[in-house]
Amino acid sequence: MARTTGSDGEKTEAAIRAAAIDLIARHGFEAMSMRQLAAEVGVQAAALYRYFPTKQELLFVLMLQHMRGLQQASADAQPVAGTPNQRLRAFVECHIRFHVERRHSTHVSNMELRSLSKDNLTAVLKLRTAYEKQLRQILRDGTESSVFDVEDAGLTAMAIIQMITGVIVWFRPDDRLSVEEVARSYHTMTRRLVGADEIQEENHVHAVHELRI
Amino acid sequence: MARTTGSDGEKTEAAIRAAAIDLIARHGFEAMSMRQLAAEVGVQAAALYRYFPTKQELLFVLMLQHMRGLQQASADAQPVAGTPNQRLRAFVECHIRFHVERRHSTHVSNMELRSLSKDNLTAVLKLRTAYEKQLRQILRDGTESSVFDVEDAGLTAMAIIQMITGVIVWFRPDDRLSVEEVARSYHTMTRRLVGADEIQEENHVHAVHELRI
DNA sequence: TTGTTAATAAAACGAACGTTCAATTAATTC
DNA sequence: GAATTAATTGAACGTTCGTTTTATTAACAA
Repeated sequence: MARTTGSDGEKTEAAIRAAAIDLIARHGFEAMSMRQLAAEVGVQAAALYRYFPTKQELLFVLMLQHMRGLQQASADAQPVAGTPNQRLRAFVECHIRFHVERRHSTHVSNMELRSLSKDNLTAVLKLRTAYEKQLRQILRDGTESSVFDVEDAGLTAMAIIQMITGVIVWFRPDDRLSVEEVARSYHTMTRRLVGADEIQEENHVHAVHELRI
Repeated sequence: MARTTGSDGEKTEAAIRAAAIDLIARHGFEAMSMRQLAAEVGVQAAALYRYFPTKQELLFVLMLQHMRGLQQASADAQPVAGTPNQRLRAFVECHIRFHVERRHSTHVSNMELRSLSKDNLTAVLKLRTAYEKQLRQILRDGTESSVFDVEDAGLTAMAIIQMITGVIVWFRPDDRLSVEEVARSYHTMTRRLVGADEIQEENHVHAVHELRI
């Protein structure tokens, strides 16, 4: 046999990406074989190489896609000229929503960094660092204008990111809590963590809330 | 060749464990081959099977060792009849010290869960859950006696654990901050996160401090 | 309809994998 | 010093890996 009826390059590539994210998230990149991936897509292993030259390149593409999506979502969620409190809220809640909605993709991007080649790792880390820089800037701005009380912006940013990314470790879509409830809870904890001014905070929450609805 | 001069079973086993932790942490369990591990130890691959019947069993033993060490360290650090604030401080600082001092071992235990067989995973998760239960209890006790203000003890416990375990992702021993400084910073953030009473807290910090020196 | 291109199958490549087995030597015991 | 046990080697097992090559068919354009 050869080309099958109804075969379509775009659909096949999309199916490969989706199946790869699923398999890598569940079993790990090294543990997933190209034959296993091909079987999941419903195709022979050789067909995968029409779309991705190597297994390594496939992983790299998936991670780039994830990081760009995160950057985009974050940029879209940020208020144009928000206060530090508004920006922090937007960052935290967007981060949690994005990661919960793309659990598998997030798992791949967080757990498989060591499977990247040196150059590809550098490229992905560059995007990641740029993303994290946003949070550091929010913390610094808030501290400067005295709405936050943060000792070390770098350390605090890392602590917050670890905390809010960790949601995907325990959260399941059919949990007793909804994504929105979780996002709100984590935002509350984050606010406390940065020593956000309580009264000012309430105003900001409402302001942002109104903007969103 | 066969048995080498100066060969000693106990030393070889210890060397295998140490090398395995190092290699798995750096490259991942699936990516580490038994031949690679053997080479690191300075031995042939077949020799490994004198100490561990399978690669899977090796991983399992390493994780059990890690979890038991963590349980022990945590138990040793807990004050016999401490206040929630004292217990929280002991838990957080002990956790950070332990994880920073055993970065590689922690990496293995956190990242390679999916490489465990079903039964082995169950056993390791049981230990992990028991450990996390301690923190939930501290949060509940503190909330009950109104020294903490925690909405959801389960969710907050997970958030704290993710945050304080995340230290190993960015912390390096030769960093600008010492382990003790980091532990203190994270404890401060944790206190804020659980809404710990400020004045009472100061007293507790000093009390614990005096106990320790 | 014919020629071209896109998409895939089928088979094969050498290399590496976890693991086993028999042989061999060092250390220990009697 | 002989017998036994502990520790290890070296070679081999069958399997699976990522990848390449070649042939074959579907879809499409002229």
